[in-house]
Amino acid sequence: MKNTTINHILEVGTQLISKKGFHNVGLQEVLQTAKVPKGSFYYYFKSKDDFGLQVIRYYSEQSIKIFASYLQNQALAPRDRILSFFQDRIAIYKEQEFTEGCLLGNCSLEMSDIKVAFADTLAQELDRWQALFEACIQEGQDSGNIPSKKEAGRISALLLNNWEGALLRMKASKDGTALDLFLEHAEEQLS
Amino acid sequence: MKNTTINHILEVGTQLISKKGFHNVGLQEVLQTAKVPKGSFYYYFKSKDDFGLQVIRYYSEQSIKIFASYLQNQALAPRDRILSFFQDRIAIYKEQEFTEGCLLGNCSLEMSDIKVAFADTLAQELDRWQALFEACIQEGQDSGNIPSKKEAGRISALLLNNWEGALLRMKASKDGTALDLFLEHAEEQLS
DNA sequence: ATTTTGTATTAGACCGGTCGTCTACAAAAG
DNA sequence: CTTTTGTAGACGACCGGTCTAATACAAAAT
Repeated sequence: MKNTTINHILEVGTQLISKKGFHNVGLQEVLQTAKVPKGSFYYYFKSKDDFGLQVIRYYSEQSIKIFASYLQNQALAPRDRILSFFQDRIAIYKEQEFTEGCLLGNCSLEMSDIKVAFADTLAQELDRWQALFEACIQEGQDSGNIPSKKEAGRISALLLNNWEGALLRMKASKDGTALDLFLEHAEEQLS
Repeated sequence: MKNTTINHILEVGTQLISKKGFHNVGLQEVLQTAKVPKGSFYYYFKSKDDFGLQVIRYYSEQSIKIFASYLQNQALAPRDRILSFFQDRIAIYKEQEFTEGCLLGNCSLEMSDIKVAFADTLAQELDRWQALFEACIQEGQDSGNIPSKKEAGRISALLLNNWEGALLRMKASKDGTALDLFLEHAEEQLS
């Protein structure tokens, strides 16, 4: 049962940290929304940092499943897989009134300079994300579906970084213009 | 003397919050590095939030001076003003080993969902930044120095958002590839 | 059926730090 | 001399992450 409890705590932690950030969420809040007694925390995790790192990996893993469901969907052309992914994300952000954004992005700015372990895992997970996009772009270039001659690795890095930038601007301005602009620009980059 | 003390506190606050984030910096740390007693702090600021908002405005103001020194420099063509600005920023980030990034970007992700007052001022200051770039781009388009037919407002938004995204990736990966990629891409956007 | 053993789980205390208030005092201005 | 402006830091109430000692409980042994 230990593992299911851990996963439940991680799920709750993901939600809370997405909304409020790592430093702004206390163990108390995590544990009582997860309905786990306070004393148990250090039975499941060796520290709050350990917990945070596991939340990051957990969130990344969940996200990768979503990415794959789009980017490896053989029913669509590679270019459309990517664009429909972003279109759907944008719709979600509009529904939730431009909150949360990306936990990896949020933690990248909040934690990378403070704890190397965070920078390391964040960089690693972002690289995994980028690789998924890169493979899809490469596939599109090979088949002629994506005409751009720029290296797939660079296009994928630009897409990911620009997307994080758009989410940042979205969170501050609480509107969708940055997202719409990103999408329009992404369409050009994949042409 | 009121103004010099306030500015000193804001300067120290800017430094600390740039490096560690808002929630990860306590009043105690601010006060003892600024060598100002607590009693003075609450004489000048009505709360930590008030302090944070003023730090954001202070940082933005300082940044705008730097922007203007590049973007309104009549000795260079508009396109070169923009590119040299980013080139110089990149050099600085490489020197300081890819830390800190942009206080406005950092606070945008950390604070926007938690306190509306932060989202408001952050959005406002980011808009001011964008307007400076927009004016320079417009000037370049009018003179033919920047051939792109895309609206200056959109180009400037893309540049700013993509720049913040590049800084985010830089902080996590602790290397300059995201910055170099951004610059290369910016050169294309201004062609 | 009862006791023993060993592990899974939790209660609760700990200490340090959080922000903010308040009172006393010094310095400067009028 | 009085009032304003700013300094000084103790204090309170609370919350942070952490840890140890105690419990709950299941399986094994008697």
